[in-house]
Amino acid sequence: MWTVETVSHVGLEDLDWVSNSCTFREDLKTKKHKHSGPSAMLSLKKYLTEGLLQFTILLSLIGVRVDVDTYLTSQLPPLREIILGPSSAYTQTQFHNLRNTLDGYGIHPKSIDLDNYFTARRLLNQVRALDRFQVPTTEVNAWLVHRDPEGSVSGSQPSSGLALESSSGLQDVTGPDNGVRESETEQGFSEDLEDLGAVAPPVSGDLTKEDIDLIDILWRQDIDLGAGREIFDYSHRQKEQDVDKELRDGAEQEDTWPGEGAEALARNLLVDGETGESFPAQVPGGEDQTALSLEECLRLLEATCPFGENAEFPADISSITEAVPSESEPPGLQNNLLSPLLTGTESPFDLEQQWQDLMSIMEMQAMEVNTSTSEVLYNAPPGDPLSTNYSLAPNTPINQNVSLHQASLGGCSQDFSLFSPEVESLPVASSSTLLPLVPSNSTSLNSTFGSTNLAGLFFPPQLNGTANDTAGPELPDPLGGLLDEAMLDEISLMDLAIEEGFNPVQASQLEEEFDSDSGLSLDSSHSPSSLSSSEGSSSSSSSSSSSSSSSASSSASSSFSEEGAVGYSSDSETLDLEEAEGAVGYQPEYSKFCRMSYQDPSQLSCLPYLEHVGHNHTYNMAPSALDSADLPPPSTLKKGSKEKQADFLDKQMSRDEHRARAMKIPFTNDKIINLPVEEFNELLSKYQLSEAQLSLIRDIRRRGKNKMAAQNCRKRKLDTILNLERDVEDLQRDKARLLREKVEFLRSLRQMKQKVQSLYQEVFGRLRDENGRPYSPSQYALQYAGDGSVLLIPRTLADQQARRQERKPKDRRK
DNA sequence: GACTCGTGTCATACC
DNA sequence: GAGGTATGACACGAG
Repeated sequence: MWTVETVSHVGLEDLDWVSNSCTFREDLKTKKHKHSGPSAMLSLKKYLTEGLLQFTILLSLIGVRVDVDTYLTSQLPPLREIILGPSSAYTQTQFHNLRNTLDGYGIHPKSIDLDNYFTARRLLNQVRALDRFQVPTTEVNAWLVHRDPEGSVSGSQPSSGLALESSSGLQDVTGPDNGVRESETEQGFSEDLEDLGAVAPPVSGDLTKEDIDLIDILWRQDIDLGAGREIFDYSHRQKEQDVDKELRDGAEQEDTWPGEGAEALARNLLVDGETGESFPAQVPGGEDQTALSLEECLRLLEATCPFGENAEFPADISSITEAVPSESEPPGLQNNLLSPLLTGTESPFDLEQQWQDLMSIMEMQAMEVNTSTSEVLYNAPPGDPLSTNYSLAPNTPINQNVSLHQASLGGCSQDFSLFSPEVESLPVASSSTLLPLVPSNSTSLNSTFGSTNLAGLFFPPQLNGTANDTAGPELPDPLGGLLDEAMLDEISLMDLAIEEGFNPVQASQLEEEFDSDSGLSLDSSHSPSSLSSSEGSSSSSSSSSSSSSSSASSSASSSFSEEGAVGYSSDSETLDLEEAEGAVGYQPEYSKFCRMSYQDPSQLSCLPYLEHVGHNHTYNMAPSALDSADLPPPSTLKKGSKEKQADFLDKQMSRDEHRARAMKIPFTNDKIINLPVEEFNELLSKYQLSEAQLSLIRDIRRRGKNKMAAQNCRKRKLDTILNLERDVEDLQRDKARLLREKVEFLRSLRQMKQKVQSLYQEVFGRLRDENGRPYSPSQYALQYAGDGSVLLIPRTLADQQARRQERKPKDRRK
């Protein structure tokens, strides 16, 4: 249902097209009656153009919704089909949709408030875009401007109706972009509005004479911009395409936008050879390159729209990739074709960037990484010095020769952020352009940016050729070598943890946990074997019997190196007990705990980690002795506590103690073991000992010392393991930190390359030869000289130099 | 009953 | 060479 509301969407210019197209279609239908009844047809046209349509225009201007089809379907095909052909995908115009929104309605495109309005809209879009990945919407802008060679303006004046009827003199001149105009940024759009003199209907209901006059004047401005009749000729257009291919890059950057716009429109229009009137090309026809490309755009729209609307990835990515126009198409045309796919600030290059962003995100998702990770990864952080250092002063002069189309070039959308006062107004979405610079699909960027030595900074040489197409093999990312999958995994995980999955508190906790010496050692500290160092130290000060078990229990602690070696030490309590008991030799290592447990089992129960410490290494004792070593019943303890206790202690002695007792060694095993050699020798000299006694004493001393040594050895071994674990954790921490730093560096490097790329494109785009024509990126390239100057050299030379530079590192590696 | 762990002991190497 | 230390290997008990 084609309604006036829809008409109002496409604006007053579109209404011109409506009227013209309608006239043309009517001509087609009434052509057979043309000769028989020209007057009748003329009256019908006049009725349509001057009567109904203009009345509809007026109604639309005042916001009245009128269904035009209801007036026309009886005699004419639907206006939608008349205007747009079978494909009606190009009906909506974002700009006008915006104007029809609540906050956008009522703003005249010539109004000063329009900038504010678009600024507000842009900022709002930025805010809304913060939490999602932006994908171009499917809205298509159609800008059509009627132009009359005689200077008469159609629409509001009766003469326009006559002009419409004049088949020879009538020329339909659209806006700059062949009727399917890209959805530009609101900012750029407002500028374009002013530049193009495009007029949108004043929406206020009071359409005064002054308003109509203003419209008239503005249309005259459009007409004054003038376009030749020949540009609408299809054959002429075909001839031009060849020449265009060579001159496009330069011609588009020249200040010849009116011709360009008309030419662009001409590509989208077919000319009736008989009447000379132009009409929109039938998209499904496929004979027109533009129509084909538009179909591709449609496919691309269909492919990208679901993702943008429902956050779903296209089912077949390759289809989208194929849908992206290849470089084989004329860059200008390509831009024109790409542009409808873009919303907001997206230029063709932005689309490519977004596409790469999409691909990278998918890759990151494949690595279980959130998509926003890549956004964070590639988006310049606020206040990033890199993004600010490269910004030029707001008053940086802009070459007026830079054509409007250049502004629609991929890289130029970023250039605006660098060379225009719109730096601060660059939408956040454009930050997505800080994506991998290696384009999987060649776009106008390559055709204009081309292969240069400087370009080689950003693109592999294979891509720099202008003849490259999208079907080329995937080119290596110059940064790819720096980031292998494993690193990306770790980076991603870290970013995920740091930037995504954890809030600052959690991140700090994670960091603390990561920085702590816990981890595996935490378990050991909780293990019974990891008795506190105090326990170990206390045990070391205890008797030899206790030191064994206690030092063993403290072997897991990391304080070994601080405590030093564990040795036997005299335990006064034990010695006293031994002296009281008249025992000879040193106590078994576990006997102290065993006594403690027997004396007060609750003490041991309070120390569950000591449960398995007190081993009874009495396997050398006779089985009968072992049997008798069982716990005595409490009743027996009551009867003869001292005797029973002595028996119990006797049973708990080690075999060396038993041997010492059996051999009647006159001193304790503790002394035997722990006394220095000199004192030990003195001690031995004091007593008359047999060889068997001396041998036993030496064995006791040897075994005792070896036991301590074994304990220390195990302690050291465990401590070594713990230290190794700690070292591993430290190394992992360092590695993670280095990876984070590497990501930061890569991000900075990418940003710098982006800036250099923009600068390159800007500089190259401004260069003009002696004839004032821009240099072709396919033939020339910029190159940095050693002294810092920039030289314009032939591309072939630049490519050769680039190859040489590539070979040098390889040779060095060899 | 197999297994693990802690411990003591031996043999050996080294200082 | 003796003494001390370190360590691997083994055995044993306990869980």
